[in-house]
Amino acid sequence: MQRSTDMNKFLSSEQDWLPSLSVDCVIFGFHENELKVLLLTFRHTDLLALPGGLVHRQEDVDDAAKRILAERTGLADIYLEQFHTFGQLGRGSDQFGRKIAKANGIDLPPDHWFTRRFVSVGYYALVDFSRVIPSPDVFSESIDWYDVRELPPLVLDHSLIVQKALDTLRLMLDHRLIGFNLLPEMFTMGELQRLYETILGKKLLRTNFQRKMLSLEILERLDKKWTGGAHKAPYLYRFDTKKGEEYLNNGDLVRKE
Amino acid sequence: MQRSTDMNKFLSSEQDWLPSLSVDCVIFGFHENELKVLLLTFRHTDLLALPGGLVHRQEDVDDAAKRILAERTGLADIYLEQFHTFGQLGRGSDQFGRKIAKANGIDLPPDHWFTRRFVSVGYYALVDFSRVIPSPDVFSESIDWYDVRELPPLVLDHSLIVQKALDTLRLMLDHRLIGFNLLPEMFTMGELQRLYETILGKKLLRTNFQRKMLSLEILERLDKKWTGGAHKAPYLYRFDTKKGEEYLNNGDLVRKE
DNA sequence: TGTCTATTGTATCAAATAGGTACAATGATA
DNA sequence: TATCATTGTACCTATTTGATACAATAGACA
Repeated sequence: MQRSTDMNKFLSSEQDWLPSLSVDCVIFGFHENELKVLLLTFRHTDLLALPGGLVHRQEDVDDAAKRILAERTGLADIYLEQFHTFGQLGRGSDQFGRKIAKANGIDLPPDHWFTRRFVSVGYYALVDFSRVIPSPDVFSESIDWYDVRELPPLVLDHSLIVQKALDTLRLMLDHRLIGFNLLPEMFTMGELQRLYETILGKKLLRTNFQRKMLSLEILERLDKKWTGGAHKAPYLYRFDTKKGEEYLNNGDLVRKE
Repeated sequence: MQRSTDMNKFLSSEQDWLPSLSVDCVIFGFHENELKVLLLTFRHTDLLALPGGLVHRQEDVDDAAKRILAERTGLADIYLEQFHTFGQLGRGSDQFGRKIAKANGIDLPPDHWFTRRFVSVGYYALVDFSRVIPSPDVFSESIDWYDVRELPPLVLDHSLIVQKALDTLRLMLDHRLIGFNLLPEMFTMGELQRLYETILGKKLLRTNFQRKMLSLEILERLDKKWTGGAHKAPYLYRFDTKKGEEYLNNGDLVRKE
């Protein structure tokens, strides 16, 4: 069977990878007013995990994350940022690699490299939900979006990883103006507000939110209007990357003196 | 010679350590209105580097950082935080390990483990300058404080690591109320302000700084006064850890809903 | 002892920002 | 054409921040 061949090939590829190190990606998407993350289900189990992978011996860790992201989403040029490295002893204690292999009928020998300890570098990615085409990896039979607010239990310390990614996303939302990466190129102020409310987990006052966003002067108002419901048509906006960067540079960060 | 014995012992200790992974510590101190970092000088070279080390196979990465910190400063219970992991290919390209060994008369065989690629987890530490007793490691002949504003060139990507640590420190200074870790237990408002000004790299208005700090209600004003120059004696303050935590929890971080 | 000086603690302005309410405009629907 | 939900903006108020003023005080010095 092709799957099993791929898996065996991977399990005997120790020499390809940097030992001890892995990468895990928390891929955030926004859909129907829910903040979602992409999760894999390991084949022949009901175990859920973050998309992850290893680092080639001659590859930047950042590039490994990009590669993994591209493989799982079909997208290049995604907003991606490292947020924390998870190096606790307990995190892979129960021979996790062996369990996954076993579920696929493969008995790994004692001390097989894949059963050893891994320290994992966590990245979070912000993607336009509608552009993602999720595809599973060698170990997984499916990959799907899950609402961040009601995540089922995940393998290893992956729940902790998601939580830390979310904490970082909240902290950086305004500080780096990254929310727009979760929306399509054009969006209404209402859509942007619902995104903010979902991420921050609290309601915002519409009028003040609008004033604040416009005062930043980072949005390009498109003359076109929306065609939809029985009410006044909102403007469409586009995030102006150039103005956004200017704002961040002028802002509060003092670099050189 | 004892040194050479220690070094050889280390160089043949591959089995003790998690492969591919190292830890680097940016240890900040505050002295004479300068923000300083601890740097090592490698023996028989003029190469400067951050204190660092490897991770035992059965050791949390955080614990490894604590251990390294304790060895270099003589202090336990230091404010320590991971801030970034450095995984660029170029960062150890020029066989750095071989160069260091060579300077001490040791020729490492080709592909010796110590010459291979390492990905490094960066931590920054905030210490009370006056309590630190710096002590060099096996590879270094001295360890000293250097003003962050005028750092000499460092080995590998260590300059970048310091810069990123400093960026993180600035960003987190108010957000996590961590500045106090750089001061002795008791301090005047003036000392605190000079610390802030040094870290942020800009002047602050004295009266507003004082109002702001007092309004946080995280400082305990000690009835004692200072005895020094020809002017009104300032109060001494102590950071109230308990109130500090309350403030951070109530503040703006929304955890659970 | 009394005056001088540098610094500290606090009060008090004004300006900018954030929270909240009011209301006209408008695009479908009936 | 009237209705309705939603949008864009104006405006008022409360809070925070920026800037100035000034009294209090601990030594230095005459």
